[in-house]
Amino acid sequence: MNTVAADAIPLRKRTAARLTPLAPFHFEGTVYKPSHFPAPISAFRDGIYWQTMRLGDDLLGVRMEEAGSTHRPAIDVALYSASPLDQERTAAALAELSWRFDLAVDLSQFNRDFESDAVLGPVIDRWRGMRISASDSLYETLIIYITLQNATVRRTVQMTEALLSTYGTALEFDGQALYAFWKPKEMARVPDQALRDLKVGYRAVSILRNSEAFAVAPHLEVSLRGLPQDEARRRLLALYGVGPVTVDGLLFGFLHHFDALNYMPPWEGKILSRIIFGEERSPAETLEEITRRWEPWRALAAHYLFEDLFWRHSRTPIPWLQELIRL
DNA sequence: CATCAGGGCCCTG
DNA sequence: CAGGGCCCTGAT
Repeated sequence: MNTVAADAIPLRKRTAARLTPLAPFHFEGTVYKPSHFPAPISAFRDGIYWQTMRLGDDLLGVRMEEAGSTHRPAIDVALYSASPLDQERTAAALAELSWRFDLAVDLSQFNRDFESDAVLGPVIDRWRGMRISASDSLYETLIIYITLQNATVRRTVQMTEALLSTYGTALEFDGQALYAFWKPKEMARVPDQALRDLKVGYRAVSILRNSEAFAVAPHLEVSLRGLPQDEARRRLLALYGVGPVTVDGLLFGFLHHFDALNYMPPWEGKILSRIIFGEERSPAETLEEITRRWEPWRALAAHYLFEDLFWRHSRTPIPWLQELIRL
């Protein structure tokens, strides 16, 4: 993105590696989510995906490209860094990517159960092997969710760019200029008013309190990965500013709990009800129908429908969706 | 120009 | 557990 500062840190060292996802695997569907709002932390173009990544004290650039097929999947990975990566850090980065993009998950049950489903079947045909990806850390994902709360797309984009350009670190690698997030500890020291000046409003409190929480509990993220869903839900809800909508998003989007859809937000509800009923229905009714059809894969099913719709919209504009995105 | 509802959540009564 | 308040912005 050209909004990234010109004084970006160059990452000149390159380490090549290969990841082999469990088949079937859909590369583009996994790394590129057309429904996501644009943010200068990742990019996808001509089959190549780039993103930044914090790994301990290291700032990395990641480049991924498909090197296999749906049934014999492989990803060529290049890691960019300022100083050479040793074997240990390379392995840690690859393991982290494997987790975030859920490369080892077995979705065969989901595929089998619903490939003949009237609504979901054709979508699975198009996206077989697509993962729900979490390109960012839990802390970073939470920051994004906070900027989504009670805000329209335009405002979320504005808040994210303001935060990244002020507190992020611009990195330059493989011809890309992208921001890496700040560390929780750094953000925890920022005065409340400085954040409010970026027009994040009352979200400043959530950002600061969670930055503190993650600064003092660096292993929170990893510990949550191993917990049963209800336990992880309790721990996440204990974070300030995490309510029913955000917790669903984190449980599904970050921790890969495929049934974590217990509350239907208004905007998603409008879109999913148009897909499922062909008309707008109430969020409660829409969630009830999704539960009836696709439990215990509710969140994953909704994600497949959502991304498929936005992908089709990007090729042939869908007027009612265009109207909802503009909101 | 004023008012209002958003891609929620917290706090109070 | 219902309802008010919170930041900002574009729509009316």
